[in-house]
Amino acid sequence: MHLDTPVLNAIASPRRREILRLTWHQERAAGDISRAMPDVTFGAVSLQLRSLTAAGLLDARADGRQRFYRARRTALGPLRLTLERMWDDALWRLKLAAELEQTRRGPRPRCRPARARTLTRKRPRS
Amino acid sequence: MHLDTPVLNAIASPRRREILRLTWHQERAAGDISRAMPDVTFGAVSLQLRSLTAAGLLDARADGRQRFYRARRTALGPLRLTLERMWDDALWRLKLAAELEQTRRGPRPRCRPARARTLTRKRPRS
DNA sequence: ACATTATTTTAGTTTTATCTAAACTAATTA
DNA sequence: TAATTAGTTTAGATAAAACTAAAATAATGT
Repeated sequence: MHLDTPVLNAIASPRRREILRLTWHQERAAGDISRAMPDVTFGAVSLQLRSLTAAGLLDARADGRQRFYRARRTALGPLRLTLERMWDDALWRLKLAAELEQTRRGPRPRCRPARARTLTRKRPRS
Repeated sequence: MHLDTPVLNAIASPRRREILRLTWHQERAAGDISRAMPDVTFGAVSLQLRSLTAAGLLDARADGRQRFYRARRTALGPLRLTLERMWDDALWRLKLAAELEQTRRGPRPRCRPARARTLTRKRPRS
């Protein structure tokens, strides 16, 4: 079993663990995952999806304009059961929720996320 | 079994994993550990010893002017066997050595470590 | 008392991670 | 073809981590 530094790093982050939890039993579209984490932007979620995929912990599948992600459960080796047990534990869910708020990095949002901006294209696509 | 974020974070770092390996089967003095990691200063090692102790992954014992550290093997739960297997694997040892050089953070040393400076005390200890 | 040895702590620097905002890409719909 | 929808990517900001150099602490020699 592997468990190299990228994998260990991926699961050390509560944010990425939450994504793994969401995609554990069923695949989910990126937007679906993003909607489940309203405290960060879609862009931030997309980056985490990328790093999890790069670490081999997520499988990605495109369908139309959606991209579906699903946890690669076998890639977690001996941690698989540990994580599953943590997610079944109500106390742990509370702990994770608290961590997700406390361990934020990067700039805090100045205003509301402000999505759904109508955007008239500025430049032609070269 | 616990495996909370501080613990996962601790073992995600190759540097800290190396300290755990060194103190896995026998306790070792801080200086002994530092000498086994010549690419960083004693101060850097001391800080990592502190964070590992804070995460509950090391036990510390003072004897004279030395401080002995020893891995708390049980604190690693299901990762215990995984780490042990990794350390017994010659290929993994090479991989770790490579990572320790590549994944350096912080400022690179400008000159040789320059230890053993004779230092006449500047200020009285108030 | 002073020097030495072992280690920790502090202050400051550099690197990396995580984020936002906005631009971009691509598929779909009107 | 233009607008909408879903998602990624980029540039820039800020926080945290990992380090160094030097000072501080504390036990032990001399």
